[in-house]
Amino acid sequence: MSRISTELSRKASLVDAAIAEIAARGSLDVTVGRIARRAGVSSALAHHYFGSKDRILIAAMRQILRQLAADHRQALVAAGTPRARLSATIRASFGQASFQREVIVAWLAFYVRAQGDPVARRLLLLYQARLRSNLLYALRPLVGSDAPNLAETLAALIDGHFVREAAQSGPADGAKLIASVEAVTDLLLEAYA
Amino acid sequence: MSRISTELSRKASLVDAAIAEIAARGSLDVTVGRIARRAGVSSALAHHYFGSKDRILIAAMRQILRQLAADHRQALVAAGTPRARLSATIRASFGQASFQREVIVAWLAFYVRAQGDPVARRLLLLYQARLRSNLLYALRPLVGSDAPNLAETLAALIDGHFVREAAQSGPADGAKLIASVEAVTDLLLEAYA
DNA sequence: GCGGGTTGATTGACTGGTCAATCAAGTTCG
DNA sequence: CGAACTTGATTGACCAGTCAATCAACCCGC
Repeated sequence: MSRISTELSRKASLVDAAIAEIAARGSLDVTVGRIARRAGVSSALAHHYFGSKDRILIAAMRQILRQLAADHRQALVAAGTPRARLSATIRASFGQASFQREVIVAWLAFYVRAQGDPVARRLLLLYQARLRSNLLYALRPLVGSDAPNLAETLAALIDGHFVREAAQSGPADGAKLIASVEAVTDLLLEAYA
Repeated sequence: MSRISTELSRKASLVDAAIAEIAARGSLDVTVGRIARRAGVSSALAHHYFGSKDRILIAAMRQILRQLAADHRQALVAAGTPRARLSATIRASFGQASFQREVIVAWLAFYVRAQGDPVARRLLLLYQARLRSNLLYALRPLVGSDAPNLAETLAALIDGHFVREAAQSGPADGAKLIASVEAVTDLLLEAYA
């Protein structure tokens, strides 16, 4: 194995292990030792690569948000009309890649961490700003000056379904939620158009 | 001071201190020592009364949910019509007593804890069931068989605004959110009636 | 092509600190 | 007095982070 890729692949598997461990434990209360063991390395190596536990956790958060962003981007490329952009954003939020228990639980845990960790807060606000921006861009041509209020409502609806899913026991059923949010969106557009 | 009431008042002030400490720290990662110090007693006393740290935290969660339930009950007594019941539920969710940073942050932290703690999960599901039941009871006369779907949507909207508030920096502005949710409710009712 | 030196990868053992929980002793009040 | 109350001190467990040492791959001058 080439030297250069060693560090990157080790870091990647440690981040994956961190996300898995967070999901398994249901909170950010995980130890470096457990993350490292899950990744098949020693805890010392995790420190060697990341410097501190916090950096591992932040890297995990970045990874999750990057995944969410990629999903959104991919869904948006095929959307021609503003209404289609709305659908794409909704579909991406509850899509298979993002809307799985592992990600939802970790996301929720980071929400709590953002209370006291400036870096986590910044990342979280970035996610919110991106979601809001996507919604606004699609809503503006449809409802004009009502766009900000509608964007706030849709964002809350999406986040609310997300967080409620975290409390359910069964597997996540994104399709049903997509249909529900789409229906509400249609009603809101009809009323504000 | 009477001996009998000593235990109750000590317990109450420890629970209050726990909630305050959770809010100050932004997570459930608090120590018995800090809770006890905030309440003006030794950590040993906290253990004496509650037996374990977990019991203190669960008591704090119960206290918060009890507060939420009391707010809802109080708002509902004056509601004569189904639509008024909906308004009461919305108003109670974002009312001053429930919708303050301290409670929101603690509530979010408990959401995470419910992932791994069966007792916390049970309490959280109780809250969700109560909210859902309130909404259903008010919606059934208004929209009939669409009530479950609408209840799910409104619950997600409420929880979503809650959780998004936790990420904001400024003080919580419940009035604006009440107006927003009320407007959406009117639209949904009009469409499904 | 090869041997010695350099560099990164990896580990086990250790440290310093924190914290929940316990205990035994002291205090207060009926 | 004696029972409930309260505390400081202690214990045992856990964990993040450090360190010295080993190991494997690559480089380079000969």
